[in-house]
This record gives sequence, C-alpha cells and structure tokens, in this order.
Amino acid sequence: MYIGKVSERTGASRKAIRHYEEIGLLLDISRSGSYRIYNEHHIVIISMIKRAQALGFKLSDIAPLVLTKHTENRFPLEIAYSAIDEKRAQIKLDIEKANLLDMELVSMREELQILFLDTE
Amino acid sequence: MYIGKVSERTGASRKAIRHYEEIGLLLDISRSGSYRIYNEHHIVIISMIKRAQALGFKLSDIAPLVLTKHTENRFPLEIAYSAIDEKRAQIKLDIEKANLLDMELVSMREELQILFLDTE
DNA sequence: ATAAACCCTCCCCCTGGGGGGAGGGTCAAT
DNA sequence: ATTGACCCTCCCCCCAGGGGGAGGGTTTAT
Repeated sequence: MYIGKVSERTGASRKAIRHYEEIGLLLDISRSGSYRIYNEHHIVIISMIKRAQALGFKLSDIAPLVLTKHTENRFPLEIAYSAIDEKRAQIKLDIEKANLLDMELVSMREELQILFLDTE
Repeated sequence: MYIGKVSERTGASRKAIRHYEEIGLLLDISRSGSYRIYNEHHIVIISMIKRAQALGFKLSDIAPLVLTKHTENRFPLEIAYSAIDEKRAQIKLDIEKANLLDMELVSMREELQILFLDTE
C-alpha cells in the first residue's frame, strides 16, 4: 500500500508518516522502486501513535514502546504503565503549579489596584 | 549605562535584552558610537518583563502594555486587568483539560490491563 | 504513448526565547 | 601604545512536529 492510502486510512499526513519513519517509529518499510510500501502492521503503529499523541504523549515517549514491540515482539506493558503513571504525576504537578499561578495572578491584580488607586 | 550593567542589574542576559529591543519591547535606546545606552526607564521595563514572564505571560502578551505606556505615557490598567483575567480563564481551562486527560489515562491503563490480562 | 494521479528528495518556514560562538570594533586606564 | 574589559553584528543551533512548495520521477490505465 502506498503512502497516500496509509494517510487516508490513519488520518496522519504523508509528511507526518515520513517523519515517523525518520525518527525510527516505523521500521521495515519496503520499497517498490522509490515508492514506500506499507503493510497492516504499519497502520496499527500509526494509529497507536495518533492515539498516544491525543493523550499528550510526545513522539519520544512513544519510541520505547515501538522499539520493544519490534525487537521482542511483545507489547511492553510495564513500559506503558510507567509512561502512563509518569504522565499522570506530571499532570498533577501541572495542576498544582497552575493553581499557585492563579493565586499569584489574583495578588497581582490587587497589587495593581492599590498602586493605581489614586492615579487613575 | 551599557548593556552589561543592565544585564547585571536586571538579571536578563545581554542576548535577551537585545532580543526585547528587536521585538519592540524596548524603545528609544540611544547609542554612543555602536554601544547601546540604557536609562532607568529601561531597567523598569525589563524588570516588568521578567516579572510578567515568571507569571506565565509571553513576550507578545506584554507588548501591548509597553506600547501603550510609551505612546500614552500612562500604565494601561484596563489592558493589564484583561490580560490577567484572560490568563486566569486560560489556566482554568488548562486545569479542566488536565483533569479530563488524567481520567482518560486511567481508562487507558485499565483498557491495557484487560487487553493483556491473559496474554502476559 | 500520454495523461492523471501518485510518489520522491530537498530545502526553507513556523512557534518562543533566546544560547553559543566567530570575528572584529571600542573604550578607559595605565 | 597597549591591555583588558566591554561591546557590536551575524549566523547557526535548540525543542516538536511537522507544513509548504519546488522540481522532478513513476505507475497505471486507457
């Protein structure tokens, strides 16, 4: 299957698909002349990538999963778990930071009000 | 005062200070030969920039404040307020999104567990 | 044989905020 | 006059994930 069909089926752009290959997320892509030939396995990987991206994972987070899957031919559940747990921990931190920031913004608003109370 | 002194007093790097000038955050910088000459007003602006950055504002958010201050010679309180309010609204949205994401991550973890329950 | 549809590589561009360094000019004081 | 400290411009680099387009080759069907 050519890249256009893959793009159509997965929703990933042709550019993106070549990019995944370039950074090692897609392996064993054969060629017919200069045209890349993809198989169903590639479709699965690309769909997985898109799903993980939608969940906030970066491509570099996804790489270990794909590589282990490829070299050991099994889905590395423990890696997936720890990636998910790490992500959740990060989200918690982000939320805390956001709350602190919000409080600082409130302070700043009050501070401004006091500063300019009689000048405007 | 030369740029090195400004950098020392404000904590902004020389690179950063020239960058602020380049994008229009610092105006009316005079020259002595090829050397930039700064005054106390510039120190105030740069300190303000650093503070706003620490609160999560982008340089492009800060620009309207600086420009209005320059053209009208008054601090645009209403612009500052709306910037702060916008930022707070954005933070609220971010927090909501983060919570949703967290729930999806939990679902995904469970989904994986079910998928691989008997294969590993 | 030719036209449509498809693909290829290569290069520059974007966001945000500068960092690193080359190569060279200048200022103040001794 | 020279030294050390300072400054200048210019260019490339980073992250992430591609987008846009130039310029050109290939395949497939008719």
